[in-house]
Amino acid sequence: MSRDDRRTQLLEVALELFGARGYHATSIDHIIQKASVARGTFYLHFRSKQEIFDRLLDHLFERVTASVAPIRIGPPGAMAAEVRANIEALCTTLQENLPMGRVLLEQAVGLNEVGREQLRGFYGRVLDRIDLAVSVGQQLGIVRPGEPSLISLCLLGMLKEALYQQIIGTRSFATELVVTEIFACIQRGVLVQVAL
Amino acid sequence: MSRDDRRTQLLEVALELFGARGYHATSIDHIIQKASVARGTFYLHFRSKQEIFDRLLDHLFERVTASVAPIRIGPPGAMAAEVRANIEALCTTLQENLPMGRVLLEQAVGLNEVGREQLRGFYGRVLDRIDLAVSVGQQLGIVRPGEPSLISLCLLGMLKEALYQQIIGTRSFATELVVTEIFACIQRGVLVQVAL
Amino acid sequence: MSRDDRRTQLLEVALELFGARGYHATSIDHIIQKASVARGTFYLHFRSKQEIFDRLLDHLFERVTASVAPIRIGPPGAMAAEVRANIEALCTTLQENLPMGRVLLEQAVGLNEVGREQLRGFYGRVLDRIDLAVSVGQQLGIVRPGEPSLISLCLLGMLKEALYQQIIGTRSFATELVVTEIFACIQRGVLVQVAL
Amino acid sequence: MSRDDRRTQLLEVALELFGARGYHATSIDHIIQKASVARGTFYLHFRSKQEIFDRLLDHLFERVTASVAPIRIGPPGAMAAEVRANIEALCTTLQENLPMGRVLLEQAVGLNEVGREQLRGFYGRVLDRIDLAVSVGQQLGIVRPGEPSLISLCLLGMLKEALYQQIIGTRSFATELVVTEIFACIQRGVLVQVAL
DNA sequence: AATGAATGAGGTTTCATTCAT
DNA sequence: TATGAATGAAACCTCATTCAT
Repeated sequence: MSRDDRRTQLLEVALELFGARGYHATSIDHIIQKASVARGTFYLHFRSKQEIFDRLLDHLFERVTASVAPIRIGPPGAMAAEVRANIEALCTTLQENLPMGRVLLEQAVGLNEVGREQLRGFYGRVLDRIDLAVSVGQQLGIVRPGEPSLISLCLLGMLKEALYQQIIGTRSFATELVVTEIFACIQRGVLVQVAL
Repeated sequence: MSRDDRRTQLLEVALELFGARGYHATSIDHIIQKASVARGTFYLHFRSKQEIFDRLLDHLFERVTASVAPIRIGPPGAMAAEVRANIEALCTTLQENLPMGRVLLEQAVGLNEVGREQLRGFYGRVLDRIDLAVSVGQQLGIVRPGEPSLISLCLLGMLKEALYQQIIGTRSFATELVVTEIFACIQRGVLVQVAL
Repeated sequence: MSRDDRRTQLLEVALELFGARGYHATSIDHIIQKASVARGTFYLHFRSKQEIFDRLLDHLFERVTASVAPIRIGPPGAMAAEVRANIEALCTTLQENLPMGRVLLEQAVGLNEVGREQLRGFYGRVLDRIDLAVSVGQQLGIVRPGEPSLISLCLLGMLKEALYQQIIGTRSFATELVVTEIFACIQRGVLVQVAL
Repeated sequence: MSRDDRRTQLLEVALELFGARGYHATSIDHIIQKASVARGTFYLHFRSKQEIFDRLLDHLFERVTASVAPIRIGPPGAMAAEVRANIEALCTTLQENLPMGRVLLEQAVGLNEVGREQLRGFYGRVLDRIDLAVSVGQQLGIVRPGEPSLISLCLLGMLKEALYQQIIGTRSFATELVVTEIFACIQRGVLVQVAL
């Protein structure tokens, strides 16, 4: 087995285990047994348990990032459709790969040693990207006025929460419905438009 | 020291430590040293590390729950104001007590053994409550139509994300501003109201 | 068993094992098995294997230092006798406690991580002390002229080598004879006094 | 690269590493990386880590042995000069090749598994040789009476200690001075010649 | 109600050596 | 002659929990 194949195999095994049992409850022993390799082989590819988790996050971040496309400037309707498409892509990606969702939305949170910096960095970049989209949207008159960073936060929050609750099993809905409702919140908010 | 005082002291110490270092990185040793108590004493009050974390979550959940008031039926403007007041209360509560925020929004996530059931239960109740408010709001014509559970999710998500990002330090804003923007998202969403 | 007793017991066991098998060939496992304690108990008293070795050296250094008495100023004959007494004391101490000799003269040498600094410090102090004695001796006209540090080195060297060779078993002599010969070298050197 | 060249290269690399880091702290990995050789290649030339150290000691022993010349019988002054020349040669050899000094005087000591037998053998041979010289010297009336083995020990001890302390850095002197003082100790001992 | 010495399962990591290519 | 992925025994250390005092 080539070096790269083995490394990939270990990452896959780790994803499944971290997703199913969590970071701390997964031991190197679990990983190597599931991968049917010797203890030393693991350390041939990763310096530590922390490192394989790090590299796994890198990998998952890339996949998530790749699943969304930048919004291209065009008529408002088309742009809204692209936003909606991105939401749908994210939901689909994470729901089709449950371990990935669990690791990103559950396991990577609350890890002081490993994930904190990574997550901060990841969300920092994600938010920057949404920020930019929001700002541009405001200039184009598509997005309502307001502090772009906080609007981004709200967008991200709705999405993450919907996915998270599905993952931990509190609520469960068809992806189509989830996307529709999130998009409705984005378009119209929650309250009926009355004069307050 | 009375039994209750000691117990309370241990819970306080645990809150600080779990908030600062996280669940796994906090050991019984840390707790008893910070509380200046012998090892055995800890186990007179809590059966295990898991249990003190459980009891701590119970406690924090109560405090959070207590900080929000049920929306009373009345004129739309008044109800919206009450919603806003609740959002503000939550933001203030969690930001004034950082360890509490960290434990609830960061440390309690990702704990398969301990927290998952608890969290599921907590969010289940929270969402039920919001659900109900949303449904009632829809009947009163205050909340726009749509699946109440998913609307609740979006509301919860915006709030949690705003608090979470503040806690992990990605973004930082004045509470007032955060509340205003979240409320704006609730009222009007993100996009400008144009015919799509 | 009291804390101190246990600690002392562990140090004694460690001395025997380090003396018999050497530092690297002795594992924590050996120590705890010989002491009939659990793994955790060891770490209750010493942070690491390195530390118990460190503390052991401290201890042995003290015992060695205690076995020699400072030379008191007096008539040359009396002072020479005191020198001889010190040599005898050292030989006796180390030969009666073979593990101690082995640890100090064999195991502590060649340990980069642990013993290097300790040994340097120990021999530094020993040499300083001999240096002083030599210098004073020179002023009193008892010791022949010459660089005191190097004379000290020669004295120390003769002693250490004699003990070391006995320990590794190359040569074996009665203590009395060893002391006599070393003292003879100190008094008269090796060559017959002829004009060169 | 020819078999012999590779072998020599590995021995050279090993000398540097063992000298700098010590036997245990040097891993096969260090050696092969420094030699830019694959893991398997190492084992084509040496059966084990122990063996390369063994062969290295053989090699160094030879070089040290080669640096001293047997004392030829002649007038006392000439013989003393030859003794002095040997001391100087040894000091020079070991000080010009620090790794060699470290391995022989530091790393080879305290190794139960590998070096003890080797060292015992080496010092046995060295002492036998000095023994002989001392005995002959006594018959010729050049060396003072006394147990030859112990006199040899003292001679060896002075020399080793002087070199060892230089190596571990406790003391540092010019070679010339070291040789002079050691020789002075050999000629006249340490104490002034008074009737005791 | 309090103490703190003792436990030992469980985890991570290292590294000399092998062997198929 | 050379390679380097794979091995796995063996070492170190941690920490939640127990229990006699």
